[in-house]
Amino acid sequence: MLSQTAEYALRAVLYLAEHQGEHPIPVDAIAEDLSIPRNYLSKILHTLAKRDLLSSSRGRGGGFELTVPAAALPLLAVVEPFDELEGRQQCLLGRTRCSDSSPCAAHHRWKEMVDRVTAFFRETTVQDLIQETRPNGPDARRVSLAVRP
Amino acid sequence: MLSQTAEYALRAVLYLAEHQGEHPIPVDAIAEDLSIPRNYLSKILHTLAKRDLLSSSRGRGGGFELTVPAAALPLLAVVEPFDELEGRQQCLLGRTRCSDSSPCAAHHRWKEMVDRVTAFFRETTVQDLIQETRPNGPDARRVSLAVRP
DNA sequence: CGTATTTATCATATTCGCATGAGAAAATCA
DNA sequence: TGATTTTCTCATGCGAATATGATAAATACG
Repeated sequence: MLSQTAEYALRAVLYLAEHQGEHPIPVDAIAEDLSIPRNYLSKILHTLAKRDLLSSSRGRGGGFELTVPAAALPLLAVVEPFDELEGRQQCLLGRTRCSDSSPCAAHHRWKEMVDRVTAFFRETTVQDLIQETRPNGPDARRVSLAVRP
Repeated sequence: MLSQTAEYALRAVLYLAEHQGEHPIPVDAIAEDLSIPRNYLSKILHTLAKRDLLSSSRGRGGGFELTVPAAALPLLAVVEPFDELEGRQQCLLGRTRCSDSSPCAAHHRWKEMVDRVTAFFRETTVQDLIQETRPNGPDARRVSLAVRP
């Protein structure tokens, strides 16, 4: 669904959101923790910085930071620089006609789903995702108990 | 959404369905009409023939034919040999956990859409698509009239 | 039989996403 | 200033999807 690149971007942004407030985080740390190729990630984050989603700073104590609260950051903004999601081919068959004037039933059903997917990326925020990611929840202990006979 | 290859396959099968009954159709005709690279398409159709969706015959008067009525041919069957649709990554972030045991809200919403997409391919038939494709509809004339001043 | 038609198959080219490596540029700190 | 840390940038490599070209194998037809 997402390209490798966009997935890296999303995971890295999630990581930044989880560590928000703790001063900038260098690429090395993110790359190591998430097992993403370092230089490749560097370029990805640079791209996001150019879009002003992140701020970057060099030298000691430097790294990347979110410029926006996670709750105000839709997934679409993170993914869009890499995977064109909105302008995507509407027709399954790649034909240009069959879009508006002669819309087939299948086309309608298809378009409905495409719209649904882009709506998901537009309306889900980074915050929505990190809340679930670390639910070190009330049952962390219960699990280990359950495992023992 | 679909790979180029799968899209070619789908368009070619649609073409065959539209011309069903008119004896086998050679690759050349399909390739030319649909602007698909000839030899590439040849391989694609061969793959579909191996799956028994099409029958192929060589020599004069040969070509490819559907072996199944279009109404009994789900899009999934056409697309599956090229794009693995059903076994696809479930989690947006590519992590293996976060799937069943600790399912996040986003994951649920996401999975719902993935399921919807595969259902579309499973339940929509080739027939469903060709009915709309050539609606030489009641307003074919009305258009040309509207154009003139 | 020989020729034309058509699929089947192989070898190779092109393109692009993904990845690596090395160094330049900027910032910090002693 | 010089050393270190970090981003920035360029050059290159690699593999898979996409595409091309040439030839073999099968079939039909005169």
